[in-house]
Amino acid sequence: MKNSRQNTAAQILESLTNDIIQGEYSPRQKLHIKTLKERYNVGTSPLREALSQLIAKDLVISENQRGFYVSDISIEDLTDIYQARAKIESLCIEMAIEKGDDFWEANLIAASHRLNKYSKSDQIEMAEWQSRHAAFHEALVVGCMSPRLFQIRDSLFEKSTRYRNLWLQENVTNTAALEINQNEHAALLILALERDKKAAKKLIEAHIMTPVEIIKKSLSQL
Amino acid sequence: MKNSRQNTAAQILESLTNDIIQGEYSPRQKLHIKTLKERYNVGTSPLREALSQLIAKDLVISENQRGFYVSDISIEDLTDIYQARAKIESLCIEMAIEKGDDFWEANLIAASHRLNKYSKSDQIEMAEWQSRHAAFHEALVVGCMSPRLFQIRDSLFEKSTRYRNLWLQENVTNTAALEINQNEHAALLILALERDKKAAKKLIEAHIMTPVEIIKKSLSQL
DNA sequence: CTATTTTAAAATGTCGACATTTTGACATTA
DNA sequence: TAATGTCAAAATGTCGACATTTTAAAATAG
Repeated sequence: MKNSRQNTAAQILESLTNDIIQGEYSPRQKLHIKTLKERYNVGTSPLREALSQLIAKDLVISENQRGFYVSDISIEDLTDIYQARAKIESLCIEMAIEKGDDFWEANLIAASHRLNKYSKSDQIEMAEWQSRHAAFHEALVVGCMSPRLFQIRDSLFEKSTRYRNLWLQENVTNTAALEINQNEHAALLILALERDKKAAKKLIEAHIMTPVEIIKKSLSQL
Repeated sequence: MKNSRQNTAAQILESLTNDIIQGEYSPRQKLHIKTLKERYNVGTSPLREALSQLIAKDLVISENQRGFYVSDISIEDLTDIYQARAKIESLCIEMAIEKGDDFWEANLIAASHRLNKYSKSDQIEMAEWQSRHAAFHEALVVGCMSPRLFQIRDSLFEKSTRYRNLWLQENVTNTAALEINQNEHAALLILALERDKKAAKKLIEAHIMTPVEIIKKSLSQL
């Protein structure tokens, strides 16, 4: 049992990606080849291949002959990423409202229901809630039918998650905020079904930008 | 003189990227490690690192233990890429019109003038024209001030260039088409200066989508 | 003659070694 | 004391060798 259908490079890529996004490594931290080799129990080649892909994903930077570093963070970058995310999501929803059919509507209603029910349940596990939350937003945009836009959306989401995780450590479930959040989701559903592009766009952009100010404050204290 | 300030992997990445975009390798073509090593005169590691980055850029795909292949093309992908490009460019211009200042306007006018003059000159070199053309469109979007959106824009442009090059081989300078093109550029400039977001968005989307139908035909003949 | 199995050749992915470059401590000099 | 120069230790980037897997051709069986 040497390879579980995935090569070493791909495994390391997954681990490293997670570890960076989860904040296991700090921004600007040096990634020593030797240390990583020991930590993940791999040789040079697959490790460097994984790092190469992380460079392309902007999670790692490298200076020639001076090694690899975790990408730096900044308030400007945080703002830019969330702003771009908001605009892309808005764009996807606009196109989805134009193109979405009955099945899109049905799936959207179903996803909304699953999120709704869970949000009102007694004991909320964060992982499950996030899963249903993500599923709702995906059901919303999936109607736009553009693989490339989804890819862009995912990659921006990944980047924003890194910032969010730096903040989440001190952010426990805030029921008041969750309530507002939930109302916005309900409103989004209605606007989508009413095919009100303009209002839906405005709302989703605000919805995504909500955490920015809070993360900003949290970040400027580092 | 071993390294001209760039490591081997980065050099190969550049060469390979160009060769794929320029159509040196065909879609779906297998990239044999051994052949590439000989062709670019490099060892295994830097080559695989370059290939890893190309995977992240969607120009290459790999199947575990079965090697690397140039990404496939398809009419659906062509349409999706251009559609996404049109929407992103439109988004950037919208934001630029909202945020652009006097300097943005001035640079835009200058870039327009450079393109205009060259388009009317007697002898047109394609490389120079493309450079000025790209500069004009960049001057237009640069006002949106979002590094991430630029990055997305560039990456989509790179992908679309690959499709365009597959078509360009049989496409010589068509003066009639160039004239229409030039009129659209003039109109774009005016709409931008008048801050007419709606009209500018509509026009740029059509402008970008123009070549799609032609490339489609050319592609379906393969 | 077709389908399956065997087997050899080719290709991939991983490793450890090595040459080159960078780093940082120590010594030298003004 | 600050600035510069020297040198050893550490780290990076590259290479070629090797083990494993895939491929495809030949051999065997039905």
